Amino acid sequence: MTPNPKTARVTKIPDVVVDRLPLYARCLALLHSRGQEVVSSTELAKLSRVTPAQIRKDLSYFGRFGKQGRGYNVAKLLQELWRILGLERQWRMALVGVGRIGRAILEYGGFASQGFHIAHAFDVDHSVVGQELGSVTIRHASELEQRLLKEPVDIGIVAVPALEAQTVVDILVRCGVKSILNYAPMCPRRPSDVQLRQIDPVLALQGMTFHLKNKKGPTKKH
Amino acid sequence: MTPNPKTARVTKIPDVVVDRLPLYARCLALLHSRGQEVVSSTELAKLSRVTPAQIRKDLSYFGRFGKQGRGYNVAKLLQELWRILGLERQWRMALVGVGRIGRAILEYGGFASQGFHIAHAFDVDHSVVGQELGSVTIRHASELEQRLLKEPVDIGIVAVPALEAQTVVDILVRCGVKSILNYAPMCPRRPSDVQLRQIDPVLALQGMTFHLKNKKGPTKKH
DNA sequence: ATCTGTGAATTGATTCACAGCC
DNA sequence: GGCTGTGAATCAATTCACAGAT
Repeated sequence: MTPNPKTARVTKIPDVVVDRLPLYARCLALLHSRGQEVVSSTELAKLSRVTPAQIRKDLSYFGRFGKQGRGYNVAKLLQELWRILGLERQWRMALVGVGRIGRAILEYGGFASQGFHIAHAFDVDHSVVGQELGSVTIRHASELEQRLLKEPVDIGIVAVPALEAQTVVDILVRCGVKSILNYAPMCPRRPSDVQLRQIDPVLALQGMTFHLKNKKGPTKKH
Repeated sequence: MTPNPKTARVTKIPDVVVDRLPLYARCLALLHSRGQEVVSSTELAKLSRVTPAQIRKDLSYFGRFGKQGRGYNVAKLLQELWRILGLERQWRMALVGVGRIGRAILEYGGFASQGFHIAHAFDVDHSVVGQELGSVTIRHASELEQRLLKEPVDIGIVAVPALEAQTVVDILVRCGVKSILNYAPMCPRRPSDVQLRQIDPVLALQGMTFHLKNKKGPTKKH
């Protein structure tokens, strides 16, 4: 747990920095698709809504990618970020829960196109088991553990009701999954070496109403 | 912009504090449904995965809700949080984009049950316009502005492709919408008084692969 | 004995500001 | 003249630690 100087090259990169890199990568991809070759931190700041100084400092954790007086080469920086984030390879995922959300995920092309491949899908509902959706055949949830041990994945997607989510997370963890994307409206227990990201639109809405509630709301008389 | 002592009762509550309140509320609701009457910051901490000191400090921005030596009355604190967050009333929302994600949102009961009512839904695709889904009839996107001016909403949900999202946000802003939940994978420009929350699973995944990439991944041979 | 509420201390993140390079 | 990379300075968030209440 103590930082090993042999391994820890740059002391330890704050999570909040890592979490901004994908955003930069997305902005760079946009610029790249437009054929732009060079970008300054100021310009990237306008696109990403992060300050120029923040961008430069974030990048400086990983190396020196820019040219003074000029800026960053778009293609080069994009590739570096992909390398840093581990986006050059494909990642295998298992989806658990094929209800409304799970189905939207399976049919959504946006994961696969970014290198996130859904390798398995599971549900408890026998009426959907056997169906082929997106790239996979839905299997019964009872096969989850066995199947993942034989054909492991890197990432688990949890899209089951809140009450079942903890059970699912426990199984995923037992199968060696180290990253979980959770759509269930609850915060599951897990070992500290397991990454977890929450997709929780209701919490997001509830955070916004606080700011809304004292305004002379747009809800005029109808 | 300078804090007006008449208005600003407590100087200004950090966003990061406000954003934790919904989580506390959810945990309290769970305890309440189990019939628990009193909870300590330590116990709430275990449920919410926030430290006890943090919880106490967060709550102290808004008042003194606990009893020393005893803890917090679950029902009372829950009600206070609802009041603070503005969750005692219903909120009206408009959904723009009824593709895969939009459809999942419309059919999802989780918004309505928390007081977030979808009052309108819009899409450009004539083949879905006129369909009745969830609680509403889908209308053509060209009617968006006119309709929102007549029957305003508090919150806009953007579930259109990235390229159209900015246009939609601009319209919503013109119609007086002050809070936007954005599912499009891009960060739209908007005035600073407009709240925006991003639902972006791909960014979440990309943030996790950074931590994954150096592990001897669970993806064993073949 | 237990647990809140809160200033003070600490830790962490962001911004500043400028030397150095193109 | 313009822009990066970065230590130093500032600002913000979290944790500590304890007085005071039950």
